Amino acid sequence: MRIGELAERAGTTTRALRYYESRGLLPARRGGNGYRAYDEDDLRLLRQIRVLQDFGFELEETRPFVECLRAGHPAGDSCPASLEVYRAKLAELDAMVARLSEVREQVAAQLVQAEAARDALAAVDEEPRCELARGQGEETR
Amino acid sequence: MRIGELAERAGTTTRALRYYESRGLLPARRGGNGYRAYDEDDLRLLRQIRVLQDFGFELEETRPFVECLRAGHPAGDSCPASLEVYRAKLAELDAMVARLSEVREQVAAQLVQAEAARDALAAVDEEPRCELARGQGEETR
DNA sequence: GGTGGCGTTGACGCCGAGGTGAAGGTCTAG
DNA sequence: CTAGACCTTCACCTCGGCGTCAACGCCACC
Repeated sequence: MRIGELAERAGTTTRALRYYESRGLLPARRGGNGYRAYDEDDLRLLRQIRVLQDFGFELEETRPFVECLRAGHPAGDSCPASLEVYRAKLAELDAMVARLSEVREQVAAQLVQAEAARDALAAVDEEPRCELARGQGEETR
Repeated sequence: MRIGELAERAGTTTRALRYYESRGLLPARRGGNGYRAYDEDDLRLLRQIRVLQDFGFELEETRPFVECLRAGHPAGDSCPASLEVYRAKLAELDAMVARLSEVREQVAAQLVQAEAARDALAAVDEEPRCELARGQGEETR
């Protein structure tokens, strides 16, 4: 299998495959013409990389999984090093969710406050029809 | 006030200030010697930028707030454009939290499954002491 | 008048995961 | 024989928000 076919079957691009190779993640044998030659095992490794990438793992974080597969294990996450990456990623995801949630609440609070301030100003502009409020309304200008 | 003092008072760097100016976000007047000259209003603008940056807003997203302040409004979020940015950011944050939470659950599930598979293999390796289990244990190899 | 500490512009570096394009080699079908 | 579909390497571009020089100007103090 050549690079174009592998890329298509894994739903990625030839450029990505060459990049993975440059990172030492997915080395390729070469045919007599210099073309890269891949087999079904390479497809499995590549699919493992893609799944983790879709999860947001960095390329380096997929390395233990790839090496685990290459060592002959049935799954990329059969090795302790892969489990450690899972655990680290879980902690990282939890931290990110916590941080983003906190920011979300602060932004929401800012929005509520800013809208209240806007409405208060609008009320002051429209209020002066009322005889009692007029005096105070003018004073706040 | 010169650039170094402003940077220090806002807890940032001179490099950041020159960058903001290059983006047209925080233009500076110049003294006779070519030095940038800032006043207290600039400090307010800068603080607004910093707060939003700490929230994870992109520089471009802080622009409406800065222009709002420069237009003389009491707060950076007194203008409709700023409120729109708040709302867009809230939606963005919600989407990110949702996506990350989903990924978190998938990774957690993968971890649980991988640990179970590992434990199952370990059990097979240690089990054969039991007479009844030995026959089955050997077969699974 | 020299030294140190500010300021100035400009240009390149960084991070990750490739995209894009040039210039060329190879293979295959018509 | 030639078109075009594939492959090769090399090298620069992208995005955001600056960091880090380099080489120079300006100003105060001793």
